[in-house]
Amino acid sequence: MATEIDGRKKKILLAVVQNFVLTGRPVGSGAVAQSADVAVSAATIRNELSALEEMGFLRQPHTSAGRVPTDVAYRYYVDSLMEQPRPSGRDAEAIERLFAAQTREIEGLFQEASVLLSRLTHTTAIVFAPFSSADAVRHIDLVRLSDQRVMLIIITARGQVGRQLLRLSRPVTGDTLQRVAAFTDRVLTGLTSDRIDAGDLLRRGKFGSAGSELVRAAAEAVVEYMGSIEERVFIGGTANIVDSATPEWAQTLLEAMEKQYFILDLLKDLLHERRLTVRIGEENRLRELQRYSFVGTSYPLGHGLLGSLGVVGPTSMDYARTIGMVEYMAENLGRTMFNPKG
Amino acid sequence: MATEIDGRKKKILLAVVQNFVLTGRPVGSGAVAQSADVAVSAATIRNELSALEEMGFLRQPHTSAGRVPTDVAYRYYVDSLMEQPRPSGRDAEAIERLFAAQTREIEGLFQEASVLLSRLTHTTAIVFAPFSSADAVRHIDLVRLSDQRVMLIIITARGQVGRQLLRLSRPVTGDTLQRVAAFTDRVLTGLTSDRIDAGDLLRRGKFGSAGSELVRAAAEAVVEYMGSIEERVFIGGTANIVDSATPEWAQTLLEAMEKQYFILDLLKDLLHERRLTVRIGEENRLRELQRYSFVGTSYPLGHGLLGSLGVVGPTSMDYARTIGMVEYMAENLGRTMFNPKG
DNA sequence: CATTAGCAGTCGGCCGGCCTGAGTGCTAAA
DNA sequence: TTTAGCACTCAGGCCGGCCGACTGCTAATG
Repeated sequence: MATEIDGRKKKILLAVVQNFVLTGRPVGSGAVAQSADVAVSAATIRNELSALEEMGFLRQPHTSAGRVPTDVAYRYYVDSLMEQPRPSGRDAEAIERLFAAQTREIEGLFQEASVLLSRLTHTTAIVFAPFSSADAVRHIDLVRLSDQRVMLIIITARGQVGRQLLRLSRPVTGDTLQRVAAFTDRVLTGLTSDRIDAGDLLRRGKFGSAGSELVRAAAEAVVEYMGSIEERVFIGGTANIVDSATPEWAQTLLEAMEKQYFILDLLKDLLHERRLTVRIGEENRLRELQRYSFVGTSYPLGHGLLGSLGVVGPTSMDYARTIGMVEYMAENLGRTMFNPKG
Repeated sequence: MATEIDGRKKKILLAVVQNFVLTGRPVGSGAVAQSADVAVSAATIRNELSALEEMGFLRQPHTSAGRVPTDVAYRYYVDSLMEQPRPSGRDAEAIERLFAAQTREIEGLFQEASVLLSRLTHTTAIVFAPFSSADAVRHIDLVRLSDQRVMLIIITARGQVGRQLLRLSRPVTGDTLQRVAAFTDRVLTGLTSDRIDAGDLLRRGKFGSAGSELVRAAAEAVVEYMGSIEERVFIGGTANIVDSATPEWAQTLLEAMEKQYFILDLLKDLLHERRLTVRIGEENRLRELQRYSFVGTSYPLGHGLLGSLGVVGPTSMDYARTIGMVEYMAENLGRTMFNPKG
């Protein structure tokens, strides 16, 4: 029993993986004999397949069926077998076109990036943009919604924007609102959240009882916002989940995708290192993902921050193509949001 | 052949609809005899069922099966048969809890509203918030991303916030950026988009070539943003699509849900009138929706604007419960975003 | 001694027939 | 007009047989 994986086994394994990715059906010795560039008979290939099965690379759905690659085989394929192409001309062009405009609305750009990536790879794409608000206040604004409702708008030094709804226990006049807005903007601008103190603010400005309540509420909302990390997630191509698995798995995954913690757990590892990550089947920590594969990487957002993006698809996806696409998208997105060289 | 729908037929039709909504399987004369409060035998009910079928309210999947309600039956049920309950204690409470907090991040509130609504109704919920930016500028800010990339932040008088990415053909210094930011903020504040003119701006402020380019780009981006309507859509419970239909329909609907125009077409009618709308099966204009039903209404956003929200579910949904839920959610959301009485 | 042809064996998928049970429509009596 | 009774229909589950794809084993081969 061969325990080393020699050249011929490599070729055969490669053929099995490629064939299965293409057709989705178990591949038999005959098919391998045709497609692999090894000049041996089907019988010999059967022996090799049998050996590869014993080594854990292949699996038979049932006795008289062909072979299906295991997670281990995909892992080996990704690490040692595949050649990774740059995205083809059309695909690269589609991505570049997305980033070509001179002026661009930010949310829309991220959303379209996720949709495009999903379409190009026939998977579900996730673009994750964490914006740390732990930063200095740059501008504060208050907008009146009704007598007792006020919207607070915060802009941070790095350009994050937050909107909080404030509810007051008594009505506040437009005049008071304006004075409080001007006051908080003047006093809080330049401060980081640890240096904001509602009590201190109330001592420095004099307002009526309604005004004071507003000052306090505003200060608290600012501190709350600055202490949080705004995490925007853009998901595209959820429909692709449905035909990559049985309805039950699809439903489980769809449900999970709506959960913040799930996306976080999926993408947070990537935020620490700028490196492509492939997690195949059971390599995924998240149970809902263990029937799928994940391909992701990170991209620079500026201010030393990293965002991350990736796709979720069937374990039998075309890894080479998908990886190329994910990397190219990350490159372009990073270059658009942040370009150290200008 | 009876062509009028008399009292007994009403009771029987009601029983069929309720039974089918509950079990999902065709209901036969026996089941109706048990559940409807009519004291007649199954044989009589068979005659009535047959009549109701001829009138277009019922359908037989095959000869020896029970009856299934048609879209017409659901329509009649919604219009004349059902009694609409207020949401039950627990459900009402769950909704109220969502709106209880004194301070609330706005995007998060909408997102959670859609998720909660979908969970309570076992459907897919959509919350649509159109924010018209056709308004006056309240504040302009410029944030430097890199030498040639700048983020423009606009706040409008109504509290809308837009972020646009500007790409410049030559580097701009931090100093110039600050001067341009202060200048545009001062000059543009209070203006509506029709009164903003890049050429005029350039005449009123003197900047180097890079600065001038920035002024022009900023002015154009402001005009562009103010001319657009920012439409935020929050979708919750997409997973519920999967088990309410076959995989193919589910996939089609999921795909459609990601399209902006689809959501728009679905919800824009509601923006003109404050009224509950129910569209059953083929009553829907959108082809992708003709196997589903839609229940939606609008809610006030303040400043005379209306938003809308609704759910998409199987035609055999529990209309009474769903309608109650949608209305209660709209009521609460409207009261939170905008309360004329304070 | 690796390779190969040949062959028997396995097993999923498909087709047709059979049976069951739920539910119908019709008819004749109340 | 209502009802009991009865013959009829048909989807769905079950069984058995056939087909075809593919395997593992064995014996022959260069």
